[in-house]
Amino acid sequence: MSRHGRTPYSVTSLLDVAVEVFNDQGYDGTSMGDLATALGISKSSIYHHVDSKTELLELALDRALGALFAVLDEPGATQGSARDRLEHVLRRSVEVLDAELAFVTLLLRVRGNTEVERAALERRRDFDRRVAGLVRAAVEAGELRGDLDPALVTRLVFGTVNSLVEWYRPVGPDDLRQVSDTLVELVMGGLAASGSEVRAQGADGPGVRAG
Amino acid sequence: MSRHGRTPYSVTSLLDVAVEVFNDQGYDGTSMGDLATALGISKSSIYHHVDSKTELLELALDRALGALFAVLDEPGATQGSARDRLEHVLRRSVEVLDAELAFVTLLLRVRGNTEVERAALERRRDFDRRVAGLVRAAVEAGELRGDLDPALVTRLVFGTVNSLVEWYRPVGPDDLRQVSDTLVELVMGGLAASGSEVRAQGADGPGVRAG
DNA sequence: GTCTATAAATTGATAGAC
DNA sequence: GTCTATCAATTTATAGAC
Repeated sequence: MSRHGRTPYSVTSLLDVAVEVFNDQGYDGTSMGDLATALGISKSSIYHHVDSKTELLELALDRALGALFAVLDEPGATQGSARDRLEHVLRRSVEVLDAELAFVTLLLRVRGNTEVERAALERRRDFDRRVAGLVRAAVEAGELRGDLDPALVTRLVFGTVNSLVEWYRPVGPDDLRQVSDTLVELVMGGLAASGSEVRAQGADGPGVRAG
Repeated sequence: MSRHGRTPYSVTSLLDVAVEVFNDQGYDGTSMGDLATALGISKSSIYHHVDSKTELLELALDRALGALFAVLDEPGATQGSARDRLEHVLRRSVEVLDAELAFVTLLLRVRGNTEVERAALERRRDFDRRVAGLVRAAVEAGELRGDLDPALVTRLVFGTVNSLVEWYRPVGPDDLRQVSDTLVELVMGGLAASGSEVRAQGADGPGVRAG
């Protein structure tokens, strides 16, 4: 404890608080004054730890991106059948989202308004491209159905994963497992009762541009 | 044309431009000056059409919510089997998202920071509850598999739908159809090649709290 | 590592002319 | 319906003491 009666902040512990506030109020909706209040220190004290509000964002986004990319280099993502590798990345992405929920939430809300945000968006696109490659490989290996466009399927599936940040708040030790199991079941097996056919027509067609 | 050389704005046409800018830069990240620049008029001219920046947000959110709730009252959502009603709501939600993309995008990014935003979030929760009721009814009728939690499935499926706003930008007339077909196929039938089993374990367990 | 005080710029909104 | 000019409040960031 310092003589001010509280454990002094490190960049890391300060960032934990800041990211929570950013997620609550939005990055743009959060002033340095808001952060100071949440931290219980003065505005100018924040500048002892970081140079700017932007640097806080950059540190937070780096942490989220680092955790996500690490998944792609795990043995489970580089060895085995394409389908098993895809399922590994799916499941581990949900786990990273659970372990770094606030940081990933912030990452997924970035809009590309500043240079830092654009750099983060570009790294996210890299991640998506690598996952799309896995889906394509699994389709080509006959391990996933071949009548759906791999790029579109990748977007939809990771849209499902990413949407977790909008509501997932783990309370019990089994919550993560229930969510990742249900998500994998849904993505792989679908929702229809076994025996009932799916009536939608084939979905091959022209590509759809992602903005 | 007015004597200033441009068709004068109505509240509606002004709102169209404003919502685009809000989505580009974020609502909080957009100043009235930014809007004035995008509109090609002065800041104070905006105040001739609306009383405040907040009113612009409120009008936009009302439009998105109105379009979504209208789907729930369509014949296809109130008649027929629970599964058909669910599929109707799914497909039509994607169509509303396509038709009102900018407005729905703005709605889905609302964080609940102000009274207007909190009211919009509450109406969104109403929508989710009504859809969850459809899923539950379909499960109870044996029209959807019964081993997945209906509330969790609803969140995941509408997470998939809502994630479309992050990348869906229709260019051709068939884009909407490809996306809604693929989405329904994926949700109902899953990704696994027919004949290959899904290996994830059962997903029943304790509930997960939504924040 | 934290503080008070303050600078310089930007913000949402208003007044009043045309 | 739009403009210029302006206000009061807030914003990010800095200076300098302890």
